Amino acid sequence: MRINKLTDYSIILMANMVINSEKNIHTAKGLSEKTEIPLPTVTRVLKMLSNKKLLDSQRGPQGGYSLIRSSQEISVADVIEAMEGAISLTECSSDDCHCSYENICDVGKPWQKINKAIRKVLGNISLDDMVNKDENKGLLQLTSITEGRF
Amino acid sequence: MRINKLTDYSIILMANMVINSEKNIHTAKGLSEKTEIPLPTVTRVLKMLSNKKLLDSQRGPQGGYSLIRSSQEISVADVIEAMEGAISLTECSSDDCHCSYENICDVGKPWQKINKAIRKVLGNISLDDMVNKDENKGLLQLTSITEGRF
DNA sequence: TTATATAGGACTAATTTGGTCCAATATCTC
DNA sequence: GAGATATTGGACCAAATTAGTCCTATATAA
Repeated sequence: MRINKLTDYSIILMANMVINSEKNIHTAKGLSEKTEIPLPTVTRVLKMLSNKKLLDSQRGPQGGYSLIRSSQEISVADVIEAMEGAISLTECSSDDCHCSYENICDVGKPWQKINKAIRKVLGNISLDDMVNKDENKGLLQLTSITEGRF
Repeated sequence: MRINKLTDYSIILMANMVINSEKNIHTAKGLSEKTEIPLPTVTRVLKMLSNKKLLDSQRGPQGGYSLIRSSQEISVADVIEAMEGAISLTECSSDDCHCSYENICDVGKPWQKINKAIRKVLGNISLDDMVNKDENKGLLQLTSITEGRF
């Protein structure tokens, strides 16, 4: 039950862009040095995020990548979905599941609700939340879940 | 971001034990037939669940497996943890992370909170919730998350 | 024109996972 | 006590996924 390593890198890289937001454009090379993630891997991740429209890209000298929206408006769920597709703990939990077990499967519907809830949790955490040392909006909401008052 | 297939099977198998709770002991062979999961795989999963003390086992004729607690008292989180270890979306989010990126990693603490929240969500869903057609306790709580009133 | 940077895609190595099988042990029943 | 039934433990292989690298092409600023 892990996100892919490349997805993990995505969050780290985008968080790094937020931290160094005095620059508004960031090169793969620069991000690789900051994060110590190997350059070929960084370029691959950034390309994927750019394809999925979470990053803007600019070629040529002075080029690089930048967040397409503000760090408050990009959620962890957005990044996971960009890198891995729909958030779902089981293979068979899209709204219209037609796997071979369908007719004898009793747990499909509950899984759909679980996935929706987890999607919601991750959708409430922004890149900004991942970076700010202070407890802020998104993370405070998590606390209310953790303490069982939901 | 998927649970393992074997974990998926675990839930299906245990849910099946709940559905057929007129029996209080279930053989691997019987469960394999009911669920259409191949017998060698079923035996492997049940062995793991038994080792992790989620199932009781009884050898010999009339033997088989049974839930160690009531279906209301076994959560989806229990099953996932039994099969995969601690629930964590990232490799590096145990309380004391000492990975090589530690000193330059900014997102560790937020991940820990996210994991805790997800653990809580899954801990509130019981095997009983996975089986009952009617909306009941655990799943209703999910709805309150999904609708954003947490 | 040249240097810089992304774009696209192919390729390989490593790891994980799923699935199977076998020999051993326990236990119920006759 | 013999035999059938069922779990136990562990080894093993095949398949799939993932991570990581590399090369060539294209765009663009100076």
